[in-house]
Amino acid sequence: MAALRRPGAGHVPSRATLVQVAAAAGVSRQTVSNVLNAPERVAPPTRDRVLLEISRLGFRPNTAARALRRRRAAALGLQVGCPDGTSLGTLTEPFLYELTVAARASDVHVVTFSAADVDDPTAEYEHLLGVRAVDGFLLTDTRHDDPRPSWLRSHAVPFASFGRVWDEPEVGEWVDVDGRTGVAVGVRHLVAQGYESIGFLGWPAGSPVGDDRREGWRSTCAELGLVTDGLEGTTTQDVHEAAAASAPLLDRLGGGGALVCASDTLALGVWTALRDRGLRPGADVGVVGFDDSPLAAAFDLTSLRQPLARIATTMLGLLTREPPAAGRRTGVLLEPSVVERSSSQRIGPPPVLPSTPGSDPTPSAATPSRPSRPAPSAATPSRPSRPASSAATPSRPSRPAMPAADTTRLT
Amino acid sequence: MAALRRPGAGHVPSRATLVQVAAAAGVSRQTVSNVLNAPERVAPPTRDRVLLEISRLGFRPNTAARALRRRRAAALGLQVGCPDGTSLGTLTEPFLYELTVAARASDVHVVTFSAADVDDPTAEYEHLLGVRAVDGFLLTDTRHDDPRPSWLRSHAVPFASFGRVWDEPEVGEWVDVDGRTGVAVGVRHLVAQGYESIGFLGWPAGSPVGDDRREGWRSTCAELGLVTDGLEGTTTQDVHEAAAASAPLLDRLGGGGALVCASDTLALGVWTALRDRGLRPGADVGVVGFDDSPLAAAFDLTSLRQPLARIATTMLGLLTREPPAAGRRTGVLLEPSVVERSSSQRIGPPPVLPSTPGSDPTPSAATPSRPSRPAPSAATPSRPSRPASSAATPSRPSRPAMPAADTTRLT
DNA sequence: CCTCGCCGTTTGAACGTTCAAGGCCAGGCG
DNA sequence: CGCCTGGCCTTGAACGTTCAAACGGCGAGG
Repeated sequence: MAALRRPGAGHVPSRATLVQVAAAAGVSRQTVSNVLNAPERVAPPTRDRVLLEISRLGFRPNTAARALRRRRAAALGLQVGCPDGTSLGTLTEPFLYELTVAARASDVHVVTFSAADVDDPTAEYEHLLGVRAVDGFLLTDTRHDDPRPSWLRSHAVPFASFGRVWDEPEVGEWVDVDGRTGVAVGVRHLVAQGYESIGFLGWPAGSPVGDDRREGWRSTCAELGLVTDGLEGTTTQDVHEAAAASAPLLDRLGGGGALVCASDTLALGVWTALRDRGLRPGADVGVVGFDDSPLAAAFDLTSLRQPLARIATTMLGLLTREPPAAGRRTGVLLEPSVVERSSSQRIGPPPVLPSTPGSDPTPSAATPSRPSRPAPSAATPSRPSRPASSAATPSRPSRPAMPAADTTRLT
Repeated sequence: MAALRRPGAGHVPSRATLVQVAAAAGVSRQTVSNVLNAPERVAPPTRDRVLLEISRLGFRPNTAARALRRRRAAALGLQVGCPDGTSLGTLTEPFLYELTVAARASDVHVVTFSAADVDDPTAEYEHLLGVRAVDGFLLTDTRHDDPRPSWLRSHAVPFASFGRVWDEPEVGEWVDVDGRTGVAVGVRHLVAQGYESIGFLGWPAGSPVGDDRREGWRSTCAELGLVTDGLEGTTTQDVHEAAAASAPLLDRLGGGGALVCASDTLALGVWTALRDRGLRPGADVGVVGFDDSPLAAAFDLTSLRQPLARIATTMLGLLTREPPAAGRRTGVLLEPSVVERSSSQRIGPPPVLPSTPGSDPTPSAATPSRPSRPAPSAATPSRPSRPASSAATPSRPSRPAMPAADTTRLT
């Protein structure tokens, strides 16, 4: 294996070391170190002198030296999966972005890796720990009987999970979205928009995520006095299957009805089914997806947004703070919010209901799109399938990229 | 900023250091080091003895110590972008996977990061280099007037780019797909399937990627004696816009025609336009996309697959081998291959043409799905919107997840 | 017989930082 | 006056590896 080329010498910052800064400032190594790591221990005049030299010399602490001495890599591992084709409405890309932002704030690096050996899902975890390349892990896609959480726990390795650790949900450090509340929000949103009956398209019973979301629909309908009988459909995470499964529901709902779906992929299936019938999503039948994946935006589907930025910062918080002494903390549940798009806009004035606080007066489709991060202009766009020069690609007019408050429209 | 928690002591491997292994094997430090880094220098009996102790003690070289002494982090930076909603048919997720696989083989880690400051796109690059956390970078989404390649070059920082370095394509280390050849392959595929006239839906002139792909269509049609007049459409990277832009093309093509698109997103636009007209993609009008993104698989769209695995390994090869002494090498162009799905299957026996080598006898849709990596069973699936328990989610019957040779069906 | 060169191995030092301990000085208190 | 305390700073050592140079032994060549 050829050695990785080294960067050319001298051009990049960090030519100076602690010792050189110390000499320039007329203090010892350790004082410079303290200025960076424990400034309160250094007298202000000294501190200022050192800081001046640090910036003058362009000093940057060496990651490797620091990791060696501190016995801490300041890095977290994140497994990226082999995309198996079902990764359509997936959030991994935006979530990864939020993780890097949160990691930066915690002075931690994110190291991505993939499973080297299919039969031994923890092998690569062990490898990264063995060579001390990471201090812990960020988990996603936790499943029932997932071997990773128990393996990590038994080896006393810190981790935080996006998604409940299903086998022991009461223990461990996880963050997840409240699917039940999320769907409840979606149902109330649709009712507020004037849809008369609300159905649900989800996955077969038995999956904790799916059952949770379905329950949100059922209980909210019960609270609002809406019928649920015959308005529930079940399908797999596939656009075509979802379209087929939605047919009987659409027959029963008729115009003025709406469907909440367990995912954006399913909602897209409903969308295609509606188009095949010559019906307009929104105007004729309401559709609400779940996740607010890029898919939802592309098809103008109202969706329940996962608060990815908060999820990411919470996960890093779990890893950077000392764990509670005894009685380990349980996981954290965050609430999704509705992202309104045209698929939940009935034409004509919707009846004013108490559930929606002062809504946006934009006529056809109001889109509170991602409010959190810096402007998208410097973003890394889709790469190959994108005209390089048309930087100012005019967005579809119906989706003005306007900011909006990240309000969770709850109940 | 709270310190990152350290993993619990003693449970994870790598309890042993070089010195301990050396003592156990009765040799010196350096000999153990040589066994790992220059085995040919060590006498076979000694080598075996050392290797035995290494495995017996579970020794793993410490990444930080190695990086400090070697003055090389053995890590590469990869920027992940702020998803701006247009990242629909994007390849970043599968590409990232392939990168991690290739990086593992090169004993390099991939560190992901995002732009901290919108106005200074190279700031985070400088930071990572300054603290010596990476040795170089993997670039994607290179644009015209991209400040990164020139900045990196001027600082003598190694990098490899997925996508041409447009400002100086003759210089530098990039890997890209040959859009022109790719589209040519797509056109020939459609002709072989029996479609009589072939149109093209692309982006406005001026983008190098788009112009390249359009030229592939135009030149191939010329070679095959097909008309192109009036069969070319132009639109932005948006499903709805693409659907609208395809309308006049579909009018002119009629049944038995086909469209090659500059991206899967555009192909999806055509797909929706066809459905709105009550036409069947494939049976009535052929559609071929570009990229073979998850989108294409989900909608059963034939697409031109980017050879992501080869792209990734090539990029790492560019970074791990010593650069050529003088007259720097130019970039590397790789050829896409057709992934056949139902959107290019005419009903009825297609005329047997010489261009398609022995094709798959599967009736409705043959999908040589990702052949490269380990089976998808251990993959990290879509996370939130996926029933956790239905691990064996039955794939749509028309897309059996069967392996197939990665044959590039060229010409 | 001595020297040279080579092979396999060892030794000293260094990479750049932080831990742990210690030193110095001023001020407060007995 | 002497002792103790606390604030500020320095010193020695260590983290675990690899570089660079030196070492001893052995066979070949002069």
